[in-house]
Amino acid sequence: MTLRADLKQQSREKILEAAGQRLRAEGINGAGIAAVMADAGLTHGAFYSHFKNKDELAREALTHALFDNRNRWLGKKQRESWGQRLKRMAKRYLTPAHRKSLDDSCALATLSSEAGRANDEFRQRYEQELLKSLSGLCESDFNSADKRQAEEALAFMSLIIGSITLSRAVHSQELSDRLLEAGQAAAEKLANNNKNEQEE
Amino acid sequence: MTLRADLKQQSREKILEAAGQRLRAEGINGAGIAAVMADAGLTHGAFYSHFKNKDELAREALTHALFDNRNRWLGKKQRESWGQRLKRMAKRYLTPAHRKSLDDSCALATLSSEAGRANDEFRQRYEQELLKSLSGLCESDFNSADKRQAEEALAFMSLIIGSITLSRAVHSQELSDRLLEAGQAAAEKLANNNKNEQEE
DNA sequence: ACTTTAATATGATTATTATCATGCGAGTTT
DNA sequence: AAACTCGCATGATAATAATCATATTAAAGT
Repeated sequence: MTLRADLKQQSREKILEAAGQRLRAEGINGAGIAAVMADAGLTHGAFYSHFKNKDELAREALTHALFDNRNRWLGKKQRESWGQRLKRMAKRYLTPAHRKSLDDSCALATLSSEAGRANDEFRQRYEQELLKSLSGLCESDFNSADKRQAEEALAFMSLIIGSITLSRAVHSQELSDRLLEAGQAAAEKLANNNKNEQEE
Repeated sequence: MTLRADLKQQSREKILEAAGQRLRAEGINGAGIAAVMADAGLTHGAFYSHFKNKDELAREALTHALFDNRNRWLGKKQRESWGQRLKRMAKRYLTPAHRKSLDDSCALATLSSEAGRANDEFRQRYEQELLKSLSGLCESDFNSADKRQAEEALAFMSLIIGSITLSRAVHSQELSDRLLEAGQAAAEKLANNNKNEQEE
């Protein structure tokens, strides 16, 4: 039971990859089964030997879409102040390139408002993924981070997700660019200078 | 041509009201014509004597949904520092009540991520509405606001829209509450204390 | 009063989509 | 090698939804 299982695993990967792209580019509704399967080089009938239904696919695709990408935004942890860290992350996240490449972007942002209307299972998964990102952001784990830093991390995520989302929602490029820049400028301000960070 | 036109106007209002609610509660796709018309007490056939198509309805419903509500969040302009103003607005916007009442909430937030995938016309309208809100937020008009305040206003909108959106997207109430509180706490920090606001 | 107009209702059409049923054929097992 | 499994393809089904065609009826114009 090797070749067979391996091929199936490969198919599953392809489906998840395709679903992850559709999910981000067209939303939960846009990630239709037939379209996803076609992208994956398969036909719709094969779907149900991989996933129970569309909802399950959406959840798995969400996780899959965030798996690689998280590190792309977070990068390696460096020795830097908390404020510098927030600034650096925002600079990396709030770029025209990220704004543009919808199907390869941060799924937490592209699905943010839809997630609020999704069912419990999906929101549970969304939360789980958000917590992973928060842990990557904080100096320690999110749960064990000090209270103040955890709070600032939450506001930071809201800020950058809000910024990139709005930058996509508007029509004029000028306003869109300003939203990205404003988000970057604001990010640093969120850090409380209470600890060891008076390095102006 | 009075009674007739008046009745039609009333119907249009009812349709827009219903569409505005569906739009916010279920998204652009969720605001189906049959459902909206039923909510409005009409049948689907009557739709096309009011609107060209579903897209036009979505745009008009967006504007309609924001017309009353904007003042609900902005309130009267008071004599207060810019920082205080941001704090007060955030406190008003980031509440459990607002989070919960989806169909009566701020449409800029509920549609934020979907708008990024919408067509040009819709994004244009979204931008127009966002600008109106920004003008209500700034001390003067958004366009004539000083550069720094305008930038802070943009970040502020990103922050509060991101906060309420994420608070809806997660599953646990505890995390959701923390997101609202973190957004409130962060709002004040965005204001630059350069002018006349050292009132701590 | 009679005709015309137009808002609404009913019904039809077409497209899309999720899911299921069935069959095939390449691996896998015995 | 024969029997069997199961991933995949094809086709069917049923539900939903946007849009259009036609009918009805009450208001508006003459």
